[in-house]
Amino acid sequence: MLGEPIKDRRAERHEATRAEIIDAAWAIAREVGLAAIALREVARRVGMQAPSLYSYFASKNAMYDAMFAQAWSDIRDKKPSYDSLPTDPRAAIRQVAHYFFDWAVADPARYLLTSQRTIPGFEPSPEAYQPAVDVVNETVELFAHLGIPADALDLYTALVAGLCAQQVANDPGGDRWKKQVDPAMDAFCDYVGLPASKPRRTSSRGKR
Amino acid sequence: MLGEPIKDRRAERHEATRAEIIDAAWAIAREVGLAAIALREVARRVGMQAPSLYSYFASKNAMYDAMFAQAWSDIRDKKPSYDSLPTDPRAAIRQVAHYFFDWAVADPARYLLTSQRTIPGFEPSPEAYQPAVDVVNETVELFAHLGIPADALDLYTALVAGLCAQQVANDPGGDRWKKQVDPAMDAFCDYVGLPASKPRRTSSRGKR
DNA sequence: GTCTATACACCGATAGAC
DNA sequence: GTCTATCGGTGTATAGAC
Repeated sequence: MLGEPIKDRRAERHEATRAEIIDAAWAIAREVGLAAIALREVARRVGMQAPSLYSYFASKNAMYDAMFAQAWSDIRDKKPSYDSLPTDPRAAIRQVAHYFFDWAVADPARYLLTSQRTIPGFEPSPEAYQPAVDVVNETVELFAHLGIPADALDLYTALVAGLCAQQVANDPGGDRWKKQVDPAMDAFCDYVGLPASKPRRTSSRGKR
Repeated sequence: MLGEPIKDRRAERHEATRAEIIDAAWAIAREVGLAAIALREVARRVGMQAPSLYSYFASKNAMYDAMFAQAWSDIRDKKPSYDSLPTDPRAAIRQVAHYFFDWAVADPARYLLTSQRTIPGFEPSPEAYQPAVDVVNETVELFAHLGIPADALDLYTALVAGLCAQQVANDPGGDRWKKQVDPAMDAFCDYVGLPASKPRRTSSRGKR
């Protein structure tokens, strides 16, 4: 008996092609908009005919689903860990907020897919949604570390989401709402009762 | 000389038909999603053939443009005026925020069109954008009345936008972020230095 | 001016040959 | 797994009836 091969080369190849397709789809989304992705163009860029894509994705929405999962996995795996953050809670929350903000604003199409329900008929599957849940759960853990009440989570996500939404929609390419990230986080920290940073002149900035 | 008729019945009729078309388009958007509006279906509902719509709108995006303008005009004309608001600034800002929030959440398709850049290739024209500018300007005036610094506007809009975005995207039909409207406004008022409401126990909640 | 009829190029998706 | 052929749909242009 030979047993099963350790590596399934066929499956590996399949997965690699899926990734290649997704990359092409993202590139198109950045150029013409998330909702304007044409499967024929995706296929063309990876050297296929359009129907061949259906060997890799059951539908266009299934492709969006994979893109959704990939984007959230990306931010989950790349975002700063608690260990790498400043010890001052206010500085830490600022840094995390800036990380999310910059990530979202850097790719408006990705922001629309991950954070808005903009594609008619597309709803992320539970599996695709899991990385997003992970991100939320890890944010809850971070709050615990920083001494922020867990029930302040929804207010925090609304704050970050709103800054990103306004920047992308009303000042694309600018920094009008990026400048509001620090004030927003300061207001948030005040509200949840975080002690003020040590008065080091650089920690709390500006107003009060 | 007879002069010109006081009313141009033809133009009136034209305008009425345009409004009828827009209403049909909104109805479809609510049923199937903003980006899934099909001109043939719009035409069917108003008793036309699809190409006839081009007598009223130069393109589908021109229809979106008119819808954009109509939605912002609607909120501009319906939102509570300063005179009708509670005299307590904190209660007033809460009420205004709730008004916007409820308006946005009541119609997610409308929210997407007015507050997100979600339709590829659609950018509101300056004329269509004007009512949105009006709303912002009137909010600035309100801030002046309430004693809120004008440069807090961007933080305020981000706050409201974020609450709406999270509610629509992550808890449609629920009230998870509606419950955060009051906390968010309290945090905002604290941050901009608004004096606390009179400790009347009822002053910040209820109709003052 | 308003509308119909027709046509075109494109879309997502499917069937079936190889 | 990939192809060709094709289906019913889309936005939109245009010619012409009334």
